[in-house]
Amino acid sequence: MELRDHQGLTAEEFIKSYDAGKFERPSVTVDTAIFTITSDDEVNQRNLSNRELQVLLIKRGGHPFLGQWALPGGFVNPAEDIDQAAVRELKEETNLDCSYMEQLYTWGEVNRDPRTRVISISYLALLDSTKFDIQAGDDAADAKWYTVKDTVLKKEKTLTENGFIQQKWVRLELMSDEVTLSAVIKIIKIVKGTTIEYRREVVEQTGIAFDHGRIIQYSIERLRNKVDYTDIAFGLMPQRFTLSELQKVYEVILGKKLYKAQFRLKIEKMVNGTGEFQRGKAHKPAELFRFNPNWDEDDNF
Amino acid sequence: MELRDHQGLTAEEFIKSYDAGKFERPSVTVDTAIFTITSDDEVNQRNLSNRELQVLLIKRGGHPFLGQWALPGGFVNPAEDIDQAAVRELKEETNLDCSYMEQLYTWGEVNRDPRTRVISISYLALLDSTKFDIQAGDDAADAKWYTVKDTVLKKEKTLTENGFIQQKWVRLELMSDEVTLSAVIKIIKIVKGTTIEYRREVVEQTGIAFDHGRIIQYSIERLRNKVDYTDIAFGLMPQRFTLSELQKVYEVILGKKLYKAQFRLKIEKMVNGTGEFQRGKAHKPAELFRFNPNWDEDDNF
DNA sequence: GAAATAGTGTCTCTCAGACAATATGCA
DNA sequence: TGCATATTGTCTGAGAGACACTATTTC
Repeated sequence: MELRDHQGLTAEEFIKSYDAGKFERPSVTVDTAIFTITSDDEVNQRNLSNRELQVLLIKRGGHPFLGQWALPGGFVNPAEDIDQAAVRELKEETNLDCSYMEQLYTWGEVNRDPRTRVISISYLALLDSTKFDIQAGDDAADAKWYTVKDTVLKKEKTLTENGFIQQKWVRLELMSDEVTLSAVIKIIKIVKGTTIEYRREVVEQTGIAFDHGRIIQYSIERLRNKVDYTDIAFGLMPQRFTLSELQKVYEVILGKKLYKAQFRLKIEKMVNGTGEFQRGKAHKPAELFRFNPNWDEDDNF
Repeated sequence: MELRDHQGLTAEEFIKSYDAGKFERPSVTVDTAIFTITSDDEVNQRNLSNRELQVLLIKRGGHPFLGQWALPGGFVNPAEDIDQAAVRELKEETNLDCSYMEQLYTWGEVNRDPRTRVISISYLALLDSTKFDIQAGDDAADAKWYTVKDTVLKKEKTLTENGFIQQKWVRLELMSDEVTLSAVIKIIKIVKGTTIEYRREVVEQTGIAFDHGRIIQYSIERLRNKVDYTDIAFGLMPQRFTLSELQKVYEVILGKKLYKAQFRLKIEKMVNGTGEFQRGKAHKPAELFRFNPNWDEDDNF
């Protein structure tokens, strides 16, 4: 271990003399799109409760984007891992402990933040739908759940010399009891020879801060992709639930109706019956299930 | 647009007075795992050529990890997007233009770099197997292709109160004509209630710098996952190729044999025949195909 | 003709899509 | 009794897994 570099320094000497300030460094934030599903139970005795996918936003109390709505998040501290930073910011701003969290994507265009160069590491988080009480913290003037709706506005495919360009415009609508925020995101896929490239741009945005519209849109896409072949949806469920409730959650995420028989076969091995039954509803009582902690998505591990 | 914050500043005034230096910031690097597949054609007239998956590494010319091998990469400049930074570093260090590139994951543990706090945004890149001539650049003492082999050493599953912990040890071996580097990566999956968490740790590592062993291992996993349902494999193919060559590439990535008939059905719509045929081989000549640029993986767009 | 790979045919089994039939609690 | 949902059954077709057969080139 006595290797010396071209200046004759050993590794230890080098580290001691290393000046971290010699390069200009970007700021780094973590931003978390945390989702839950509304459960307006006990509202209706007869019908199945309506459910919606919701994302949590924080009203900005300072510049830039003062008064607009942003994902909970903030700057990474020097002494904490980035995953820890995401958990801490969420706790500070909303007092929530999520039931699932994964890193989503890192956004690093030069001008995505008007203050200075900011690279944002985004996270996708889920919350058990029975635990969604929020308390806005110090950093945030206000926190609120927004119902999410996304619609594909237009698709376009242009052939080029040795490939094609596909563009897709998606409208994202975020609705609370007070306001509706919206954004249009353009997703671009460029295929040139064997080179493939994806890009995601905010075309217009009202009421949403920074480039958080595209981060939310990308989160939804990830959620939708993963719900099929992982157990990610259980991050949105309470401890005990009926199969119809579970199916409804899948339907809300995927944005389409599923066939009951087929759905039950598919998730059969992921749940365990409890032997207990739902009561007080004006129809045949459904058995309560819980997540089967022994379920193994073989492929993924 | 005359909103004022609690200090009475407008957005414009705020931006002007913003001091980016008031928070301590981490360094940010981009690191790229670029893969290709060897093509030792014309070596054997009779048999199919042997193919291997290779990753490009750079020998470190300075501390830390002097003399060890690292992924090409470096610090992000203040005036460039992170994607651009990845392309630039690859060009500077190896003079390669890759045929596919996607962001992989961002690694942000506090002590992953002995110099200072460094967050690394990693990329997965692929290179057409006929264009893999490298020229080591200024920043790098040496660049070399390493044949990749990974083996699962052990799997363990421990039940806990309300879930389980799965651990998997993977040995990564990187072989060149001169040396063999190796690493053991521990992949941990923690399921607790509905909370799921993945972690990836370097258990031991010889000849590989930083935590690049786990980055390479994760890249391979991503490549393996995507090869099934995307056109990612074509990033490793030359313009024209036979279906057997393509199948061999799939087999090398997946690490298992595939059935010919079934493989051909699967990729039928992704390729176009050229009408031309391979010549000079001691067997029935194979038609040359090219990637069908109109192929559309419907789901992904 | 032998070696070696190219290219096609077919049988089975599983699983998703689609629809139908029966069961049960409460107003 | 009728509404609304729970739960189970079955038909069909697409596709993956597995194996086998024929074709064509060079040595």
